Amino acid sequence: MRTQILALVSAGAEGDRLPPERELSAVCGVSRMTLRRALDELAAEGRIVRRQGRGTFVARPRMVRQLSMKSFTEEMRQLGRAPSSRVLDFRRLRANGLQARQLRLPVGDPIVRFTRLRLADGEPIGVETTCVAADLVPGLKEPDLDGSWYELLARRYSVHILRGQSMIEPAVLGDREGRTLETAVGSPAFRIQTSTFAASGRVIDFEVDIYRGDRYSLTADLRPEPRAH
Amino acid sequence: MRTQILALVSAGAEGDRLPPERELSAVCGVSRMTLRRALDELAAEGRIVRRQGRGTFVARPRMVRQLSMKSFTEEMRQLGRAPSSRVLDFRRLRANGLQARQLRLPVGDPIVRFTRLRLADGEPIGVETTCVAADLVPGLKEPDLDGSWYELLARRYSVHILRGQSMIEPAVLGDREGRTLETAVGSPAFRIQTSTFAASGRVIDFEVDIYRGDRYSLTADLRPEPRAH
DNA sequence: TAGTGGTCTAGACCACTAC
DNA sequence: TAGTGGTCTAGACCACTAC
Repeated sequence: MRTQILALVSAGAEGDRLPPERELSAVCGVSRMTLRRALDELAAEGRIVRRQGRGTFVARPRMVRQLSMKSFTEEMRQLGRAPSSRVLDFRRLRANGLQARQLRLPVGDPIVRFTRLRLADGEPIGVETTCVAADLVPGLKEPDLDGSWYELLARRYSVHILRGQSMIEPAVLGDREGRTLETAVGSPAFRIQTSTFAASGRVIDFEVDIYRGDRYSLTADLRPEPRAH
Repeated sequence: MRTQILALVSAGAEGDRLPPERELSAVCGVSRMTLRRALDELAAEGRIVRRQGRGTFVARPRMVRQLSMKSFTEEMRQLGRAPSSRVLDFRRLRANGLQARQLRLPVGDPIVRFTRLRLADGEPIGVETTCVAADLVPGLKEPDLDGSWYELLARRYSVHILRGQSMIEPAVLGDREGRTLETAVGSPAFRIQTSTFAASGRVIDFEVDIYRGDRYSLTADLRPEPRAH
């Protein structure tokens, strides 16, 4: 069945519509539920895109992103895509236990937390949630966040990030995330948690990012660790 | 429903068995298919493990692996786990178009390709497939491959890897991979393609690795790119 | 209103495990 | 043989789209 569907996908051009599920299941001789599991897999691989009420379409090929300190804004520009943001949430809070540990602050210290939807050419690519100590960014307001966060830190606050440490997990998109990213629930995704540091060693911010895996790859350059023996 | 099940998972210790699906679905007041989707999600997150014919169990917490040139063998030792391998496939081939491009060889040149299941404390963690030019590894035989591949290259063949480049994709485990890794189909996974290079710039090998994402995280240290302006 | 994908049900049967 | 998870079916109904 997968082979039959893949033939249709390969034959079609980007954006072409596949036959409706009820028709495909009849053609393949399986129930619709079973057919849908095969389509789930293809959607997870980024080969097809499903739009409720409209149909199932041949997908665009995926992007490749370098695993580096480059900002989303900068990276998308280099890929020739127009980056944009939509702030989904912006609030001033007092650090709870987890946030305090990550930012190396006492519990209860004021922090700013914001969540942004990141888009490339208007297509939702990821959701980034950032926590930062409030005293690092006095006067920060929601409208300031439509561009590069790292550039804003450098230009307005003279805060320069030297390095970061990331933890990367593969994830499967849940309900809410799937809706926000306009992607099928169950699609593969990256979950990247990053801490950034100034030259002084001070923690600057902590981010939790969810990126669509059907549209995205990461690359990394690896060097051997210096050997201790 | 998810909350009810999570309460059971949190209450239980590692290895505890949850109630059978038919019972859980009755308790939650949903059909078994619907309950299974919730369990699929928890399995994908690495919170539970399902064993056909035996039951559903509270899972072990996941490992963290540094994104680096360290070999699987070396890394597992540092994590205090016993690494092992099982060679699933070993053959001498003539490079097809894709392999030739990756290894920068003419099409038809002799290569060696092998696939190994990697285990930590006997638990399947990933499947690694390696391609290498045959003339780099004269006399290589299947039984040579039970330890570190990089160490073998260095010791027996005096081939020293200087750096690597990896492309990382989140994936969802397919049928065959799921069986090999003893994990549910639909679980999150990493798909990592790596090219390695000698100091001379020559390509050494090309690997495609699938790692379980429910047992594994990657970490990376990031430095800003040197700016061109 | 007709057509699409999204979710759910009740039940059947299979594969595997433990006895 | 009884109990477990794994797969599949036929059909219902919902949410959304395009007209």
